[in-house]
Parts: sequence; C-alpha cells; structure tokens
Amino acid sequence: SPNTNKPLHLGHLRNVFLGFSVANILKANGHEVFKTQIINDRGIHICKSMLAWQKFGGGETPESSGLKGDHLVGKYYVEFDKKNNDEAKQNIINDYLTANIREVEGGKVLSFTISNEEEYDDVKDSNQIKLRFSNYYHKENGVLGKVEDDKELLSLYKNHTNLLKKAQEMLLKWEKGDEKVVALWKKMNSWVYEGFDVTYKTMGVDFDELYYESDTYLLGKDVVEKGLTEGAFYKKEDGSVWCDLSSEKLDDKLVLRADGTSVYMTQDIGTAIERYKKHNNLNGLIYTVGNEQEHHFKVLFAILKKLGYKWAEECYHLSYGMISLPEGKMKSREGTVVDADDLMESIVADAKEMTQERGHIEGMNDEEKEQLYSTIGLGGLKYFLLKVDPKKGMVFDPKESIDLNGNTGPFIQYAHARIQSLLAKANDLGYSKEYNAVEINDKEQGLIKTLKDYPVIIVEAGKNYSPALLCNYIFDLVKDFNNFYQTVDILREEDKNKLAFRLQLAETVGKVVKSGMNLLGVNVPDKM
RNA sequence: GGCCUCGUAGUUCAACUGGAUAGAAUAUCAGAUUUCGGCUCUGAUGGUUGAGGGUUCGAAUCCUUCCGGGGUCACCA
Repeated sequence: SPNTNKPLHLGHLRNVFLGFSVANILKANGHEVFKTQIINDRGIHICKSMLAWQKFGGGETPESSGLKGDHLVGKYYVEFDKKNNDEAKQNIINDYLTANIREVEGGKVLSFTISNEEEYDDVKDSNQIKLRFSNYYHKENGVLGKVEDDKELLSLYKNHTNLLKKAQEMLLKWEKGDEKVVALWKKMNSWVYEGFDVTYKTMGVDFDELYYESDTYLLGKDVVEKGLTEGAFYKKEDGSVWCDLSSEKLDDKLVLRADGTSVYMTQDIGTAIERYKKHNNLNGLIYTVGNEQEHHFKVLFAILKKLGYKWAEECYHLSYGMISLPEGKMKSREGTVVDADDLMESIVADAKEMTQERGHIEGMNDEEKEQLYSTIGLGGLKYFLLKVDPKKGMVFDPKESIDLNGNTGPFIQYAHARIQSLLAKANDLGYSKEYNAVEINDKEQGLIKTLKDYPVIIVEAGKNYSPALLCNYIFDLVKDFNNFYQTVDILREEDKNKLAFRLQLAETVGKVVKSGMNLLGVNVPDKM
C-alpha cells in the first residue's frame, strides 16, 4: 500500500516482488489469488505536497517539467519539508532573540522565558524548549548554536509552523469536499498514478484489484456501531470508542475519535470485512506489509476476532524486514531513500555493460538486446531481494545482484541459457532424446534426486510464504547441474542411448529452472 | 522504561522448524590453465553460532540473565 505523495522506493520493490512471488507460489499450489493493492491516497502527507505545489510550484506539470508524475509530486513533498524546516528554524531564532534571559550566575542560566511561550502551551515539553535555549546560551556564550544539530528542538517547532497549519486546514477542506481542494487532489493523484503505472510496468507486475483509501476511509464506522451494541467496544466519556484487548495482552485501541472521525485502524477493519464480502469463500487475507507494522496487524486481527469474525484466524501479516545499503554500515545517515525507478534504470544499464563485454548477443536486433538487458538486470534485482528470508532485514548490494558468479539471478539465467544452447546444438546434430533403460552414474542420480524435490519445495514455499526456499533450491539445482555438465560428456558421449538420456536430463533441469524462476517473477533467456 | 525481533566464517546469507562433523556464495591465499595480475577450473584457510547459565540422549534452534543492533508502544497513516 503505497502513499501517493512520493515515488516508490527500494522497500516497495521488496514488498511488491515478495507479494507477487508468494501469489505465484500459492497459485502453483492450486489456490486462486487476488492480487490487491490498497492505495493511501488521502491524508496530511498528500496535502503537504499539494500545498507546496500550490505555493511554490508555479504551475509546473509533468508535461512542462518532463518529470515523471510521481517524481514531481515527490519533489514538492520534499519542498514542503524544506520550507517547513526553514520556518521552524526561523521561529527558533525569533524566540531566542526575544527571549528574556534573567540572571546568569556562575555561568548558569537561572531563569529563562520565551516571549511567545503561550503558543507552545499544548506541547508537553515546553520546559524542554527553555532548557534547550539555556543550553545554547551556555554553550555558545550567548550566540545561538546550530539549529540543525538539535533534532528534538527542531521537531518540536516543526509541528507548530504556519505552513503545517495550512496543510491541516487543507485536509479539513478536503474532508468537507471543498471543490478546489478536491480538484487539485485529483489532478496531482492522477500524475502519481501515471508515474506508478510506468514503474509497475518496468517491474513487470500488475494488480487484480485496487482499493483507494479515499473510498474506504469511512468504511468501518458502521462496524463500530455494531461492536458497541454487541459489547466488543466501549465508549469513553468524551465520546471516543475503544476496544479492550487485555484478553490478548494488548493495550486498548482507539477505533473512533471523540469527534466521530475514523482512524487508520477503523478503515482497516472495514476494508477487511469488505474484502470478505466481495469474495465468497475466501480462505484468507495475506497482508504484505513491512515489519514496523507488526503491532498494528496484531491489533487488527485481535479486534476482528473480538467482533466475532471467525476468518480473523485466517488473516496473516506477511511481514518483511527493512533493506539497508552496504554504505549503511559506514554510519551513513538513515533516510537515504533509493528511488525504485533510478535503481532499476541503473541496474539495467549495468547489466547492459556487462553483457556487451562478455555476452553472446551477436545476431540479436536492438529490441531483443534491450529486452535481454532488462531481463538480466531486473531478474538479478528480483532474485537478490527474494533469496533472503522475508522476515529478516537484509543488505542490498546492487553490484553483487547482477554478478554472473555466486548465488545470483544472472548465474541461474546463464546456466539456463547454456542448457538451451546445448539442446539447440544437439538438435542441429540430429540427436534423439528418446532412450531406453540406461545405467546412470552418481552425478546423474544426484541430479535426479534434486529434481524430484521440486514439488516438495513448492509446497514448503507456499506453507511458509517464502520464495527464499525456492531460490535456494534453484541455486542448488543449478550448482548440481553445472557439476554434472563439467564432469560428464554429453554431446561427445559415444553411447547414443546415454546421450539421449543426458539430453533429456538437461532439458528437464532447464524446464524446472524456468518454471521455478517464473514463480519468482524472473524470466530466463535462451541466450545471453 | 514495557513489549516484539535479530545477533552464525572477513562479508552476504543457509541450516529440512530439536538431530549426526553448522553449510554455500563472496573475499583472501596457493596451485593449474593461458593472448591476460582481469576469464575458467581445482584446492586450502577461515566458527567456542554475541557472552554466561539451564532444560536432555542431543541446542544455532527451547528457557533464563546480561551485552549489542533494529522495531514498536498516536485521537499519524
């Protein structure tokens, strides 16, 4: 479930590739699957983009700027943050300059007042602001220190800027259906969707169903009513509605605000019920969402259970860990977001360079070549993101992902291409693949054994929602085959019966590799 | 601070859910091969599974106490 205020990033790639691969594996296990995307198209974050575009955009559009729609909207989200930061910093300085410093004794500030302190009365830690100022005063001998260095002070101020107030006002207007705001919202979201479409096309994925939170955010309200009368929920004095989850050893959860508006949880409750209504005989819902939301889904499933929905037991949070970059180890700052489009583009470019150096691409036309580069680049990317246990965090190394050696997609693709060219050659030479009873050696026996495991692995991967099991299996199979290929003669074998058997064996390995990789969403070329 | 989660060769990951001597890949080193210090092949080095204690025939896996990393505890989504 992406937000519509900025482009997709590396985390989304893991999310979507994981979800799609699991969907494929479940299908291979005989299930019918509806691939669903829930788009978060409303809320304060989109208003931030909208406001920044309105104020600073000068009417810029994807057409006029040449930017992809989602990147354009993302640009203004960043712009909002920047301007908001500037205002917060300025406010700090203003406060400091007008602050009334009382007595200084022994180098310590005894008393400190900020002129417009009352503005921050609702901030729990307004004392903290004073304290911070005194620190600055003390540290810098009366000169204000670097504001950027103090995250806490800055984040306190950032929540009280005029700019943010305006964004909040915009959200209220949106909820009231203000025509101008809604029109702007529609326009900018449509830019984002056009951008997403391009990204998803590059990724090679498509969805069966889409839910927009602007449609569903009111959903769960009637369920709250029902829950109240049935005693699953209770109402506090201020009118807010809560769910007591002490039986599940969880804290009470708010499901409806005092003003009667819904929260994230409310709409998730509503949407889950809606999806069960829409499809008869659903066997379960699988939420592919990052592990930072584990608590949220624990609570969601507990509430659904409390509401008496038996199928709550069938809901599963397929949670995955965060991706970090190799540089991240070198104390690099967090927040280095890797843009999905940029990443895919550069990885395909790397694959191109690598293939042009070493590949067998003579005789291909330009279109076929480009196709091949993207198959290798994106295949490597997908495989790399899927080969690690989804639950765990991982380190992503772009260079390693398209390496022709090691546990990588291209390594497997390369083996497949080699098999195909072997079979083509055998075909040219007129060799048959029909064979009679044949004596086999250790290598061949081992290979057959591994091949036999394929159906078992698919079942296991389905049960565990883990494409990683499949990845490891394919890698092992390919290693086995390479070993066989190097030590056993195939085309040079004199015994034509054995030769036929070995061709058959190679062909079967090729089929399994292709089938398995396709379940991961990775194509395997015949030549590379 | 409470709760959750992770910690495995230098590095990135496995380990059939409690089973035999903890495996790959990569890096490093040494050989072989050769138009090649770059490609390919073979081999070697590399681990007290973060530390201590416990449970049992048997623990990377379960329990416990520390240490360290991440996440989460919103009338945000």
